[in-house]
Amino acid sequence: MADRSERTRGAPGEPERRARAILDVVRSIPRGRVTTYGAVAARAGLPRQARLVGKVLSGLPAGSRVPWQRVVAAGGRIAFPAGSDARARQVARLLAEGVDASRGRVDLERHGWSAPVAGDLDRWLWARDE
DNA sequence: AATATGACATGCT
DNA sequence: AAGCATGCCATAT
Repeated sequence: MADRSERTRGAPGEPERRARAILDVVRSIPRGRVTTYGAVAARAGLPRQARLVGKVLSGLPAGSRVPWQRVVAAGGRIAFPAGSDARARQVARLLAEGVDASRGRVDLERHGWSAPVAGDLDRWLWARDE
């Protein structure tokens, strides 16, 4: 059967449910760590919907407590265009929690979440949320 | 219903 | 390393 048609779409309240699932995941990213749009989507039970993650985050009200800065594009790349205000904000917020994104990308080997690398396991286990 | 648009991902040049 | 092309998928027009 078409796994595509199996997706619950059009159901009343679905968009919101998805947004909530996505935000839940983002909120669960520990301080000082980052993950990718695709990974957030997958973890929210919405594989291949990386773009939706961006959409949802773009709708966050200013001053939201959701740690959107911890979500980056594939490879640790900062999704915002170089020189943009949004980019500067994200970099600053990441720096504030000890993540260097000054070169436009974050080292996922070092700060990646949900991808504990051998050797970094200690740091992974000791990571504190908030 | 068809087309355009994204805070994306991947592969190839 | 840097672009460009193509795939993906929900939303907005």
